[in-house]
Amino acid sequence: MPNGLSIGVLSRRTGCSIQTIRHYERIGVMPQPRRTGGNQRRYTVQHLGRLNFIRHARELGFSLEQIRELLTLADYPDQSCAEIDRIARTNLAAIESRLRRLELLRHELQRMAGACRGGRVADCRVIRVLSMQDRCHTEHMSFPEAFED
Amino acid sequence: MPNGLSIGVLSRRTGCSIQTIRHYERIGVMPQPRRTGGNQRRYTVQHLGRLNFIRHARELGFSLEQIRELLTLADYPDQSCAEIDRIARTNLAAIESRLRRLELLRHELQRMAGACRGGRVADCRVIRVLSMQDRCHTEHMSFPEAFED
DNA sequence: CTTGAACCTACAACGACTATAGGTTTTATC
DNA sequence: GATAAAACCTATAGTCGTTGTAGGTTCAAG
Repeated sequence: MPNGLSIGVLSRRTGCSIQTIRHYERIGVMPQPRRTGGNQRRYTVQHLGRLNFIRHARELGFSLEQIRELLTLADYPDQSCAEIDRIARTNLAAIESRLRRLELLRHELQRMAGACRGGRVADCRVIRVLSMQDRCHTEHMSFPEAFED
Repeated sequence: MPNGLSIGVLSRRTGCSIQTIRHYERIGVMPQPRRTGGNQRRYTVQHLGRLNFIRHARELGFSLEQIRELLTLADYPDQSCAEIDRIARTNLAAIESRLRRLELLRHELQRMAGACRGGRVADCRVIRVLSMQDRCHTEHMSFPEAFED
């Protein structure tokens, strides 16, 4: 490709949808590529690398705001990477908290799903569990930010 | 409360924010309560029960659309609860898939965060991992719907 | 009867996309 | 070189489940 990569090729190479790529450009995490005479985007391998970075970071649970930070930090290779480490650790902590919560949810759902065996709705354990008025059976996992992500 | 529960009381009793309660009413998962002469909402214990049901279901990972289904089904107590069981099982499967993915993410992040120890950005393991051009290190967990939730 | 907390509506914003409408450009084939 | 289809363009709205704001009204205590 002597003229650069089209947005469709970039999409296929990275697994990001075309809309998402344009979205990243609009919000400024992807730099604007050059354009053909007919206004179509043509990317370089640098763009490909950047988009892969963003995609990996997204898959690892980083927010676009954090990715913006990481990209800024990555542009100054002689600085200390303590800040980068901090961002990574913040994510790790968030993911560990999500994991713990999901394990509790799984436990509840396993109990629920296992107990409902073709009876009538009136006897349905799923409905009963969900109908509990108090907050105690989920108290041990009553996290105001449940599923905030 | 002979006159019923105010929205603030309902909020404190369920852990749902006031805006969220009004939101649920707007989208039709919570029934409209009666109003005082001055147009303020006054709830009954039935409302409290319903909101607790919704809150529990949300915490267990059900979407509001699924909750709408569950509430409809729960209104017909003589039906078979097979459908309810199906919804619960669908959720369990989704949560188990999320759990597996998160465990892989944690592993990557642990490796990343553990390897970055106050060096320079140029040597930072976090940046290096995220900069990888190929897709192989996340291939084993390349789920198009990662973090769709 | 006054004060202040709690309430009301309507609407905009969030994050990270996804989808649509309606038009233009590129590329492959004849 | 003409044509057709695939790929591209912009702009805007919608998704989900909230959260936040502005600007006003009502309730309950002292």
